[in-house]
Amino acid sequence: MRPESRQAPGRATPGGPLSSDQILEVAQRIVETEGLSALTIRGLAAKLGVAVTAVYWHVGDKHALLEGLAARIIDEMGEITATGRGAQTRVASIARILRVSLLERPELVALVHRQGRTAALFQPARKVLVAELRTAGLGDDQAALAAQAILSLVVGSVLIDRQVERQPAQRDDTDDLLGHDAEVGDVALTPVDEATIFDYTLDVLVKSILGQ
Amino acid sequence: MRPESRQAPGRATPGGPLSSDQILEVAQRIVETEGLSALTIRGLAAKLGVAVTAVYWHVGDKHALLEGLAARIIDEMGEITATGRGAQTRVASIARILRVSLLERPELVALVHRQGRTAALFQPARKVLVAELRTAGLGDDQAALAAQAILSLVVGSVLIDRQVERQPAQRDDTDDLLGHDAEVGDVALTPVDEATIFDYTLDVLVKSILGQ
DNA sequence: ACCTGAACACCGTTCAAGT
DNA sequence: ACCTGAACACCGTTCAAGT
Repeated sequence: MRPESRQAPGRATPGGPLSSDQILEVAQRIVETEGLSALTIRGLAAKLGVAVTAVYWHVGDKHALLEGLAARIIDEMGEITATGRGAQTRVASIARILRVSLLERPELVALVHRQGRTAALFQPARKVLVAELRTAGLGDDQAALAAQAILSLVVGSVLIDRQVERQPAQRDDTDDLLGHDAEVGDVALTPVDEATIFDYTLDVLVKSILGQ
Repeated sequence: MRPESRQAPGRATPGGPLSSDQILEVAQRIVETEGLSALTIRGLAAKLGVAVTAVYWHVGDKHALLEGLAARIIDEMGEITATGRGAQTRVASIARILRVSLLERPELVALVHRQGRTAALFQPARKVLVAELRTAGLGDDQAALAAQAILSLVVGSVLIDRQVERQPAQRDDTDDLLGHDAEVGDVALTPVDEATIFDYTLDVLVKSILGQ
């Protein structure tokens, strides 16, 4: 238990002093690995091998830490490129890629959302979406409106999807989904797959937007 | 500062012993008034004029408290009735009423969502939605699919709407919305109103569902 | 400029008691 | 059955210092 080694175990670059980038990096890893609730300044400082107050010096208080993390995550999510040929396919591909990339990082998306930065998180996708829609012949206002409609569909789908994951057996009330008597053996009660719903709705929406 | 009055100030019914209903009621008022982060077991006990451990005896730990609150809120939100005439109007009215009622209780919706009970919160709306769609002539599977599509649209719209409220001036990056040069004086950057987007998308979706 | 140590006010939770 | 008091381990945050 003697402090025989002066080098702290968690420090990334042992040479220079601590940087806010290092701190945010370790903080993000904590959120990804152990969840948002596991991110405490004290635990973060411990993992960095540093006193709590060092974190305060570099990134400020916990609110500032979360803001910095959100900005970092938004930056990392980066650009989205459409795939396929034809307006319908390309526009839908953007929405689908965005949805999958959000579903892959549930904890980070939750953090960004809690910080009220969801709009900023979607900004890159919105840009390519609008560009694609304008190429398809839509005017500026129509393109902006349609892009936002598609994005809100993605948001809804992602958030509902996570709900299903987190609460797998939510069958406390006996109301059935369709309003008529369910068979006794019918345990599943036609739980429509969220990806199917998303594809269906997206298809309908995009077709209508492109006037087909 | 003497304990001259034996009656605790926050107790609803001074007569009998404490009930979990009373506790949940006060807890809900705290969330509505001061926000979810202001809900602490210690503060709750203080407001009830009772020792912390009394809360534990009735409702269990904090997780159980939040579960109980979520169940209570879901129960309160209750039934939704369609208005107007014609399938298109009636189906859309359900979605619109649901959206408004969710937007009126942002803190409670956030709590339910954090507890992973969003699906249960939407169950009453889903039932009337499916009933209306079946009246309009849709089959069971189609009705379930369409209802879920409409609900995910509501979810997305509500969550984005709250984002805009909470983060009013989010203009740190200079990227414009449409992908071309923005005028210098153009501060607004065509921020499409979320209610407009919702109405537009809902209209498109419902029309497509009803096959018009 | 960068970091430590100690302290403060607050949490959730539990245990042993009381009536 | 219902409630209290005291204690524990954990938070975020700040202040006065150190180099």
